[in-house]
Amino acid sequence: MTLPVSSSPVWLSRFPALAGLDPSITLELGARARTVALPAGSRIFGPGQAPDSYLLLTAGAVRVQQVAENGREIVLYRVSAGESCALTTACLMAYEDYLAEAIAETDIEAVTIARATFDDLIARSPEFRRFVFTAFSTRVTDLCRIIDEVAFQRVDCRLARALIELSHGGPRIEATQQQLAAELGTAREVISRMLSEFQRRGLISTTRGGVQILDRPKLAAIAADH
Amino acid sequence: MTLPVSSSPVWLSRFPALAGLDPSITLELGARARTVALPAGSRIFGPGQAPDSYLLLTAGAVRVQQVAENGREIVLYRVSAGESCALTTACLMAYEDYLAEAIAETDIEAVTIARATFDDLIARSPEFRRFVFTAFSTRVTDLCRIIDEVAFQRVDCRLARALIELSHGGPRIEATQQQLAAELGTAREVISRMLSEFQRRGLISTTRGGVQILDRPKLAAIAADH
DNA sequence: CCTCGCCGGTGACATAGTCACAGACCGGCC
DNA sequence: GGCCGGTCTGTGACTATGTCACCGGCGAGG
Repeated sequence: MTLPVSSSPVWLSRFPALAGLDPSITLELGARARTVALPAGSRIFGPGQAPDSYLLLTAGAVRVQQVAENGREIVLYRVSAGESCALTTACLMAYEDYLAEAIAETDIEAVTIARATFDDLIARSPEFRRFVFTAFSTRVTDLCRIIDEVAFQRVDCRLARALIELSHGGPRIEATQQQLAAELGTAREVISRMLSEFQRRGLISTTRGGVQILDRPKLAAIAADH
Repeated sequence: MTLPVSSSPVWLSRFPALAGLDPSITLELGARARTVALPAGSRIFGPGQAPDSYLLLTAGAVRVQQVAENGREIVLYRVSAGESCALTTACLMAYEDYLAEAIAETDIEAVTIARATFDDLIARSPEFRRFVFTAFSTRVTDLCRIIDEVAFQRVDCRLARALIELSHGGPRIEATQQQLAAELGTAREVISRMLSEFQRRGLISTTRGGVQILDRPKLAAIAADH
């Protein structure tokens, strides 16, 4: 009672979008892919640290952010288990001086696919192509949304949205004001004042290193305000 | 004395990056590609106007910009002859509600490649893959630079940079203050005041619908100031 | 218990965006 | 020429956001 030698690698089940792959492709993936594990806080890539392979995240979450010369930061998007770093990978492969960096927000596990294998999969598998291009356009859409927010939207709305987003449905956010500022690409002092104002209105309460949501509906109303 | 039937299409010479294509690929391109011409000002695609094919620009220039709900605009990047709209095309194919739009800045000529042909070319030609992925990463890098500028840089530096960029080396820019504001994603009044200040310092002179550069070195210094 | 860093609060000021409005300029038209 | 409507530009007053300087509180590790 043995499993067939050519069974799909276990990690492939984490990627529903890759479910329809041809057996010969899954075989190649099983043979060529390597799994890696990194602890929370690891810098996966960034300026001066270009990746040499394509990454598929099987567990954990990665934050991709941009750092300005003056030290201010802004979060571009997050990669969760079942998604790929397609965008950043491609850009970093092409441009050494790219400003973005990817940080593991939790302990993570990922599958790496060498550049040549990636190219071969793109050539051979329509499903893999679709997966990669979909990942690309999702990320690009995210970037365009960031541009819209930074250029045209009020910081209080964006903060309310970020609080709701980061709370994951729970009542509490674990993040310093500095981290919230980096989330929005603004300054810590601005966050400090806005959290005070939200608190004065009874929407939240603040503690060192955290925010408690008290009135989610009103906060959501501000978030939706534009 | 006849040319071979399978000769490369003439337009292909506009794309140096596609010079090394396999003859069977250039043959397919010649057979499947269709050329289109559009006058300056045409909207090539945008919200509610999704493209159904991949575009290669053979002549002219296209501006890709994003429009906010409140009517403010920001230019994301420009596509010149010899480049492709890869990014916007991909995103628009995937997302109907995408906010960006592409406008012909001059009369343009382009080659269109149907989605199925595009997919086939990606599968068959390593050079075509490289071309497409390079175009993607160039655009993504552009978007990230926009985010950096909007979130972290002073408007006067950005305006100085835009003036130098839009002057194409000449002394004069033909653009209303409204257009300059759209270039940077800011408000017209801001541009008005900054141009006044530049003028007061003798860097430029302004006329209705245009700006004359008087002291390019000093303007460049402001542009580089960060 | 003390010190060093990080964290958060705040006043004063600089920069940028919004709103309302007015005058200048331009082309078409009589 | 002179009128007219639309566009372009300038500006004052105000709001929103970012910067700088500084302070006190907190907490981990000597």
